[in-house]
Amino acid sequence: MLPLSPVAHSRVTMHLDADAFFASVETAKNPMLRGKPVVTGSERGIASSMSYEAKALGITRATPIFQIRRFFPQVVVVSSDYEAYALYSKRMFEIVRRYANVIEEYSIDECFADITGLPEFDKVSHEEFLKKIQFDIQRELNISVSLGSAPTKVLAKIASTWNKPHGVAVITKETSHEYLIKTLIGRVWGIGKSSEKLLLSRRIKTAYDLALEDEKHIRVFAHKPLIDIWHELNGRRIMEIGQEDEKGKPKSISKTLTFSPSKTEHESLLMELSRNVENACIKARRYDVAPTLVTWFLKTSDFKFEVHKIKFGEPCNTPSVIMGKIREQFKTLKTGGAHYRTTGVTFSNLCEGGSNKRDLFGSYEDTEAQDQVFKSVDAIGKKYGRHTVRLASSLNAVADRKEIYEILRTQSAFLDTIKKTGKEFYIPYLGEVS
DNA sequence: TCTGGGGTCCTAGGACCC
DNA sequence: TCTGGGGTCCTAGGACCC
Repeated sequence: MLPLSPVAHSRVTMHLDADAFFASVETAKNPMLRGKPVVTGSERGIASSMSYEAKALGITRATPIFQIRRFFPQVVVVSSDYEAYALYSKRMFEIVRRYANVIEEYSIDECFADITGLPEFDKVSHEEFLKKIQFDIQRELNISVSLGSAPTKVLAKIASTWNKPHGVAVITKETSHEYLIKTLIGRVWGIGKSSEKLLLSRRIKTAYDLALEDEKHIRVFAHKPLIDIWHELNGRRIMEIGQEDEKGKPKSISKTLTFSPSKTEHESLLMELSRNVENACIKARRYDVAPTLVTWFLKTSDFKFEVHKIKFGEPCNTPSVIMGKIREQFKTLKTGGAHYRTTGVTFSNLCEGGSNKRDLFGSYEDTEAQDQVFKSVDAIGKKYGRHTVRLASSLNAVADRKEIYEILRTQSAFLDTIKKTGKEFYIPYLGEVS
């Protein structure tokens, strides 16, 4: 006799999306802002996030801050506070984890979770289950979120957007067509400009039109990502919930910065690059990874890229070593006085923990001492704020130089180690340490 | 739209090998 | 020297996302 299987639940995916997240956190931090139009991003000069009150005024992402100030003096404009956003994000996901154990933190304000069987376990409907999570987050964090559940990720995305803000929607295989008919093809997660154009040219205007396509036909014109979406719209799960398997280690790390006015002098461009390299290294050390491939680029004021690559035989996340190579390559650059607006650097082929391994001939001689120095730099950064100590080569690219003499006076061991590595750091009041 | 910053995944095509 | 066929690996670049 065949064993009776327990009730086979078809799997259910939940998607949570915070409403106007950055602006919401600002309001949660400062309840005086409740009910007021709030915009974040003043430090960038364009709006990053707007409260719903601000959206109602017609303010959209990337609206210049000076315009907002001029036309809407009642709007509260604040600068971004990423540390607070990260903290609220963490707490928000902790609340979700009370209800689900398989969760993917998709971005700072969004997550997916597998909630198969969970609502029944709690003896509530899916909708009530989502509302409970929403309620907890609202009560404990004063943050409004929208949630949706569905058989697949793509459908769950549609569900969470459905009644935004503070919405809840449950899509099942039986009801999905009602949602798909009303979803324009360009609004589907994963369909960008170019796929939208392709689909519209074939008279596929809604998610429903796409879902109805015949498999043989779709394979004629669609690439894999689009075919995956087609399956998901039909309730067939293709995209798994990412299980934070690698402990969230990044696959690449990049740091870029645009400045105005544009620059022509090599030294000052090198300082910008040095700053990028240094910041990328800080991040690499935080995740305990190191790249074997470093790509750096300059972007001219007419948006032309000049891209260069450096390959390391051994993973390397020592800023001075990387900058040394960049300087070498920089010399061969024929820039002819071009104006540059952006520099950037990307670390890729990241290796686990593999920083500063000596190669066979010990070519990174001072790695032992360097390791020590960076450990101290990170420790000081943790205690007194990032970027308290900088590479001397990034000096002029640093806007605010903190006065840390007092701090360092007590860190004489740190200074001793720095001395072993040569002229690498700039410390206010002491000047370059060599 | 005169264009910020940080990521991931997929594909085509070249290099190289048998 | 030209020919055939097949496989793997790497790279550049596109597309998309928040």
